[in-house]
Amino acid sequence: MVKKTGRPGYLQIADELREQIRSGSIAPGEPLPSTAQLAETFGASLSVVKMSVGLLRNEGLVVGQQGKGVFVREDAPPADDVRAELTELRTAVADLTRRLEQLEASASQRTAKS
Amino acid sequence: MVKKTGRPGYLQIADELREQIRSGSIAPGEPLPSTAQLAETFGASLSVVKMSVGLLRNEGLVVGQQGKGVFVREDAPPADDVRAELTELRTAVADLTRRLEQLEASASQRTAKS
DNA sequence: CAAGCCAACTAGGTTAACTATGTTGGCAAC
DNA sequence: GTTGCCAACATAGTTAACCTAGTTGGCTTG
Repeated sequence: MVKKTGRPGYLQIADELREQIRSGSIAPGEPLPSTAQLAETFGASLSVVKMSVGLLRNEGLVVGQQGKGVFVREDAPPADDVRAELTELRTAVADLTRRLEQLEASASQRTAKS
Repeated sequence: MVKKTGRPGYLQIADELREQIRSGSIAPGEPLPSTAQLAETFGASLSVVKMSVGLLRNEGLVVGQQGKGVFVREDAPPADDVRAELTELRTAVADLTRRLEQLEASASQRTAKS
């Protein structure tokens, strides 16, 4: 489910799917749930789900087959793996930075008020 | 300009921008044209331009600054011992995440109390 | 002159609607 | 039984609209 953490929904969903793939919860060769199903289970609109899947597709984690579904890639290319992990870490760091800045802002507000 | 080659427009535009960055036509630290300008010069809609820029952003080639523009990243050089740095970053991110979650939890407690 | 407001720009996120295209299963017609 | 059609569902791409939010520059007001 998409949480209201300020992190965009399409990134949250992409993270979740990435995690399910990495953990083997969705095995290589297996299809992801359909976009409609994902939209329902995540409580999001079709658009954001499509954006999320598009991200994974761009990262090479999954391949889409028109009319059939989106399947987890069988081969785990190490070079690409590094690349995917890099983008993952990069977004994670960006997320942490943002959250920290929010905390710092509210903290300074509290200080100034008192 | 977007051609009718079957390759999606948002990929064509991303390719073009990537090329301009790689060639130095848009130097590091410099901003890309605004999305509105890009849409006009490429003869595309705002939506596809935003998708293209989103791709580059995801790749880490550029960073967006709300209200100002999208800027080419200053640092391009990839490190050699990528793997080691990756594990180091992974543990650092995990640590930061844990600490931040603790902070956020106590912060929300304070909010609820007041 | 200085402060503050405001309009015009910027990126970013979300949603909805439409089109194109491929796959699959069932059903009717022959 | 086989063929062919067709409805339902799938991904994929595009566009438009609306909203949030940050930045900047100019103008007005005190």
